[in-house]
Formats: sequence, C-alpha cells, structure tokens
Amino acid sequence: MSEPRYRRRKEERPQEITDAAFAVFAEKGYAATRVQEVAKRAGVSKGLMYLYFKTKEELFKAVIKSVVIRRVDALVDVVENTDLSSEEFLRGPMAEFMKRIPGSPVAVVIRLLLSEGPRHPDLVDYYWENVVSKGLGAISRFVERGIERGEFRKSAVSDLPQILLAPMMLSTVWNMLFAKRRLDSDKLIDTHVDMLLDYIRTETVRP
Amino acid sequence: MSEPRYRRRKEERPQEITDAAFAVFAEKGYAATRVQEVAKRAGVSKGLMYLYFKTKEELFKAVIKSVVIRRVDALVDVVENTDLSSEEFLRGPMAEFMKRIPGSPVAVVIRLLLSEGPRHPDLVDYYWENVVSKGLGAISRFVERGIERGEFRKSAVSDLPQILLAPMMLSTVWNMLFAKRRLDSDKLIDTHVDMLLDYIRTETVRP
Amino acid sequence: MSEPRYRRRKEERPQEITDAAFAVFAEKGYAATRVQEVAKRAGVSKGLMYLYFKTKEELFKAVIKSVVIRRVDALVDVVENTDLSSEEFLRGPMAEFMKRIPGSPVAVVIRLLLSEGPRHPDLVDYYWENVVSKGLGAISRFVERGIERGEFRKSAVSDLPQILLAPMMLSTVWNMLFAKRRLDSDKLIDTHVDMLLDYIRTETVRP
Amino acid sequence: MSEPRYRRRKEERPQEITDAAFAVFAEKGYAATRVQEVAKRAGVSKGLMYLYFKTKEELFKAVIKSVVIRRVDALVDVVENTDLSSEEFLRGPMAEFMKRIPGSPVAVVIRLLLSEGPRHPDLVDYYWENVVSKGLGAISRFVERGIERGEFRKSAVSDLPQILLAPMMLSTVWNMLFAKRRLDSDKLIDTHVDMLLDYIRTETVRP
DNA sequence: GATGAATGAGGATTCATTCAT
DNA sequence: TATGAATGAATCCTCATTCAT
Repeated sequence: MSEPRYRRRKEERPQEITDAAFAVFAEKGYAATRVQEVAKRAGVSKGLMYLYFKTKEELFKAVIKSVVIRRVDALVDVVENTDLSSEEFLRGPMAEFMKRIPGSPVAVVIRLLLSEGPRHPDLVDYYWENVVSKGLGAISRFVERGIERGEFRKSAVSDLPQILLAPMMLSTVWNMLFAKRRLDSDKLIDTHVDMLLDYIRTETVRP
Repeated sequence: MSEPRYRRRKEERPQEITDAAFAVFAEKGYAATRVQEVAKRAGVSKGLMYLYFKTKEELFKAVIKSVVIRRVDALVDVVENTDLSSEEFLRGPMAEFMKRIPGSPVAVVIRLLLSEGPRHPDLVDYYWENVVSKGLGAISRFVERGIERGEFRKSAVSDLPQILLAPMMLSTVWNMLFAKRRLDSDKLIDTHVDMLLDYIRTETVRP
Repeated sequence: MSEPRYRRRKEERPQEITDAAFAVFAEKGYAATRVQEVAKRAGVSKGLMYLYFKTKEELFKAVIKSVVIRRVDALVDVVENTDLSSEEFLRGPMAEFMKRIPGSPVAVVIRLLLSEGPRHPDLVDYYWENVVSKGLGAISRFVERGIERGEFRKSAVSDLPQILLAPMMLSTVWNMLFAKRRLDSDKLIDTHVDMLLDYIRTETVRP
Repeated sequence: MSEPRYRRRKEERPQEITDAAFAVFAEKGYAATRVQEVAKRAGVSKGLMYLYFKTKEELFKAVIKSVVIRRVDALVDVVENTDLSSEEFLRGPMAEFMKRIPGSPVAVVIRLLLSEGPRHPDLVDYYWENVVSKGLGAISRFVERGIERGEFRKSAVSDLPQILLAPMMLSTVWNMLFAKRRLDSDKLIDTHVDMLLDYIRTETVRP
C-alpha cells in the first residue's frame, strides 16, 4: 500500500540535488552553472529544486557545506587518537591525507571559494571555522605534542602549521590549472615531509 | 568654454581600459563583471570598449596578458645573472620575489585563471609558457648550478622545482580567501627556505 | 480572485506567435520588427518567444513556412482533378486563384523574401520547392493536357508557364507599392486570360 | 598652384557616395547596410559622408532618386518621337526596353522600395510621379495612337497599360528571387508581345 | 507535492551619429 | 575641410524565479 521507494527518494532529495549541483559547479563554476542543468542531472524538475533551495545562492551554500560536513573531523580524530610516533604519523596518515586532497572535492571547494568567496563571506567563515581552523589546530597540537615528547625541537613551525600544508596547496592549485602537465604530487609531499622532519626532528639522522 | 565631452586618446586607451578591467575583474571575477562597469572606471563609454576589444572575453584575455607581460623575465634574468652564492640568492632575491607574489597582480591572475581557466585553455597555455614554465626552468637551472658548484647535494628537489614555490602558493591562496586572518607570509617563506637549505646544502650547518 | 497572470497554452502558442509575427513582419519588414513587439501582439512575454523559437531568424523562417504550408496544394489539387474544359478552368478557378493572391499572405511572403531572401537562401529554396515549382508544374501539365485534348495549340507557352502568372505578379507588386493608386487587378487578370486564350486556343473565335 | 584634381573630386563626391551606397544597398538591403561600409567603398571617411547627407535615410533617398533621375524619360522620349509602325515599335524598342529592366538598377530600386517603401511614402510618391506614371502615360498614349492610326482595335488594354509590363515585372521579381533558376526573360517578353499584338491588332494575321 | 510554461530584469553588443582634432 | 575616436540609445537574448495546472 505504502510507497516506500517514493518516500525514501523524498528524504534523499536534498542530498541528490546537492550532489548533482556539486558536479555541475565543479565543471562550470558558479556563474556558468544553469539551475536547469542541475535539475536535469538530479533527475528533478526545476520547480522542485526551488522547494528545497530558495535561490541558486542558497543551493551553492548548501553544496559547499555538504562537502565540508562530510570531511570535517576526518583527520582531526586521527591526530588526536593515534598511537604512532610523530614521525610515523607524519609519514603515514598525515601524508596520505595530504595526497588525497588535490583530487578530492575539497579542491573543488577551494576553487569555488576562490571565485565566489568575495561575495559570500559567510561561506568563507563557515569554511574557516569548520575546516581550516580545526585542521590547523590539530596540526599545531600535533607539533606541540611532538615537542613535549622530545621528538621535535622547538621551531618556527609551531606558529606556522600552514607550512606543513604548503605542498598540498600547490599541488591542488597545480592540478586545477595544469591538469595536463603532470606533477608528481605524491613525491612532492613525501619530499616535503622528509625536509620538514629533518628540520624539526631532535635526533639528527643525516650522517 | 564648457569642458569638451571627451578627449581623443587613441594611444592610451587600451592600457587605460585593461587597467580598469583588471581592477574590476580582481574585485568581482570575470562573470560578475559588467562591461559597463569597466567602461565607467576607465572613464570611457561602453561603446568605446568594443572599439578596442571585440568582446568581453577578448578584453579578459588582454587583461591577463597585460599583467603577465609586465612580469615575465623579472625573476628569470636575476637567476641567470646573479653572482651571489646559491644560499645568498635563495635567502635574498628569491625570497624577496616569493614574498611579493601574494599581494601582486599575479595573485589576481591565478584566481581568475582558476575560475575561468577551464573555458580558456589557450590562456592557461599562454600563462604556462610565459610564466610558469620559464620560472620553473630558471629554478631548475639554479638548483643544477648549485649542485655543479658543490653547494647543493643531489636530491628530489632537482626534479621538483615546485617545492620551492609551495609556501608562496599557499600564501597566495590564503590571502585571497582569508585576508582577514593574517598569515605571516614572510616568516612562512623564510622558514621554508631555511628548511630547504638544510635539506639540500652539502655542508651540514646544524651541530 | 484576481486574474491569473498568465495561461499555460503550450499547444496554441507557436501558432499564436507566428500569427502575430506575420502581422508585424508584414507591416514593418524583418529588420524593423522588434521581437518585443511581436511578443506584445501575441500577448506573450519576450522570454516565451525564445522558448518556442531559438532566434529571431528562426521565428522568421517559421512564419514564412507557416504561411506557405497553409496554401500549398490549394491550386495544384484543383488543376489535377477538375472536369471543366481547359478554357472554363482558366476563366474560372485559375483566374479566381490569381485574383486572390495580391491581397493574400503570399504577397507578404514575396515581399519578405525579396528583402531577406539573399540572406536566407534556404528559405528561398523552400519556397521554390513547395510553392513555385509545384505551381508551375501544375500549370505546365494543364497546358499539356489542353494540347492533348485538342483544346490548345502548341506554342511557347508550354515552356513558359510563368507567362500565365505575369499579371498576378504585377498586381501583387503594384498593391504593395502603390496601394493608394488603385489598379483593377481583376480586369487585368481577366484581360490577360482572354489574350492568352486567343493565343493558344485551337478554334479561332474572333470572326 | 590650384589643385584641380582635389576640386574636381569635391564636386563629384555626392555622386561617388550615392554610387557606392547604391552598390551596398543593392547587396544587403537598407537595414543591413552599414554607413561605415558605404564610406569605405566610396573611399571617404564616415564623417565626411555626414557632410553631404545628414542621415542614413537621407542618403537612401538620394540613392533612389539618383537612379531614377538617370532613367526617367529614356523610354518616354522614344515613344513620342518614333516613326516606326506601332507593331514595329512594340517588337523593337519597347521590347528591348522591357528586356533590360530586370537586370538594371531599376530592379534594385523596386526591391528597395518594396522593403522600405512603407516607411518612406514620399519616396514611393517620387518614384510614382517620375517613373511609373510617366511610363504608363506614354504607353497609354502609344496605344491610343495605334487605335487612331487604325493599327490597333479598341480593347481593355487602353485602360490597362500595365498589362504590357506584366512579364517585365515577373521577370524582374523572378531574377531577384530565383537568380539560380534561369528564366528565359527575352522569350517571355517576346511571347507576351506576340500575344498582345494578336489581341489588339486590327488585321488578323493567323489564318 | 511536481512540473515546466511563463515572466521580465539584466547584460552583451551594434551602429547611426557627433565632435575634438 | 576631413578624419575617425567617442558616444549611448536601442536591440537581441539569457536565465533565475514564479506560478497555473
């Protein structure tokens, strides 16, 4: 009697729409994206979209947030709860994480925020609070812990957690701009981690 | 003796227009920029714009190129002709250069290319050939020269000149997104140069 | 209780729009017609026009075709299926047909094709194939049949079906140019038919 | 000292401009003609054109009139002063005249008047008075004279001088529309003259 | 709830005309 | 005079949003 499939779709609609929207925004950017096109990809009528999202801008915000929400705390949790040594953590989970970013939805979000950010300061704030500040906080704590444990020495890195992320950022931008000129993103990040460890490790490894 | 309605200034117009266009594009991005608005800022009528640039797109390309043209070879020349030691050069002119980028028109170009690039592959190619490939080439040669001179050891950096630019890139993106959350860009770059030198220098300095 | 802002009438719209467009094109010609004005006359918004016709040109073509389609085969059928004698047919249905043209939409189409034809060769071809060539073919067959039946003699008219239509054409152009200087179109055509019959009939009527 | 070539050009300018304008109008029609393009073809600057013709419309009128002025009275004179028999005149000079029209500037004028006429009633009046009414008047007088001389019988043709011009008109329109589908214009006119003579001649020629 | 027909403000572009040089 | 740089009204077309069905 009941129509569970229909009911189910109804609940999943917003997600389906933001997914479709994400895909189109990623491809064309905000301005060049037609609401119509998003509706089509979501398999939904234009009118229905406006039932869930009052304007194109609101849809845009929902898209950004939906991507962010799914990622937040992914890394943070691991940082706090790992029992690896600092070096092992950096070379392992941390490097893995950084290598994944350039090809991930986060890259798309960065691009979208770069172009639309100025007109959506609230979105930027949202991104800052939920992603960047949390992430940087975790890195800072990680470095402090390394120092406390005697694994790391004191250095400017303590105040500049961003330095860890620099190659990830470069790789992300590179991929978006010069996709056809390959950059060995993994090697870049590994080398940077090597370099960083040489720099902040207490025991000197090089002979 | 009323003011003349306009001045004839054929020579200066293109520059005046691209300058105004750069400002507006920087502020609003390509899509959100109205040709009308550019005209207004250039102190020129809408119609005149089309006398110098056939379409909005052509204007966009001209703007990008005008920025690029003015910068090209700035760094490259110095790299080739300096008589500083490799370390001095890195800490001096090279660091200076990298510190200037985030606040320069180049940052704007990067943002514009990130959002409009996919629809203007020729522009991206242009940027690649005139800026990125030249710059990376110069860095590569600089590293090789350091090795030949016995100042640097062989390392992954030889194949990854990008690693040198990573903090500059991060700083650039950071500034565009989080202008209000200050990042000590200079310290970031200096620290990175320290780290890099530690990594590739032949004589170990740390005790 | 207020009037609805608009009605949904997908089926009727194209016809309504081409009808309105025909009227405006007839009055002002293609170039001087504003899409806006057509919309207004059709009681429709500007935007809706573009839902049914992608460009002003496409609308133009649709208008021409809609007029043509409604007329095609009107005469042709009668020619093929009449059981009147050739003379009766010429003086009756054929003369009737020719007298109607100058005041009909076909006259407007001719005017539009004359001014816009060079830029729409496909339209001219369409008009040729669907109207002119069919019509001339029918006239040719009619003359041949008259000869076979012994009603008409062989003459240059067999190869020049256009000669029959000459006064119709003159009348059409006259009306469009000199509407205010009356031309007795009917008498012109009747006289021409008289003349033609005298010329091609086998039995000499005049004493 | 003096600059005769310069002076001479100055006097010929209006003619040169209307000639160039005629060519462009003939090719593109009034609306699609750019003043710029006319200036270019006349080898003159845009600004100078406006010294001779205050607006594009005025230029248009001048063009029409310049064509008309050169033709007026061409035929008329001959009609009045010939010493040929009526039949000889019809088969000779008159037929020649009609055969020339379809390929002459007059054809262009007709096309232009058809499309722009409604917005230039004064031009149409001008054309009427200087060309059509004179021409028709001459034909009428010619027919009357034939009757007086006993060469022609009384007929409807007396009141319908247009009937003589019908094939010329058809040929003219045909050429403008269907240039690529050849019509034997000369044969059409000759046949029509045959037909007409058979119709209005007093002595019956056919056996 | 769904749909997509209908709306109309907004933006790029053209081109007749003006006017500083 | 003669030029063509400069103007801006006018026009086509797009697309986010609404709303009758």
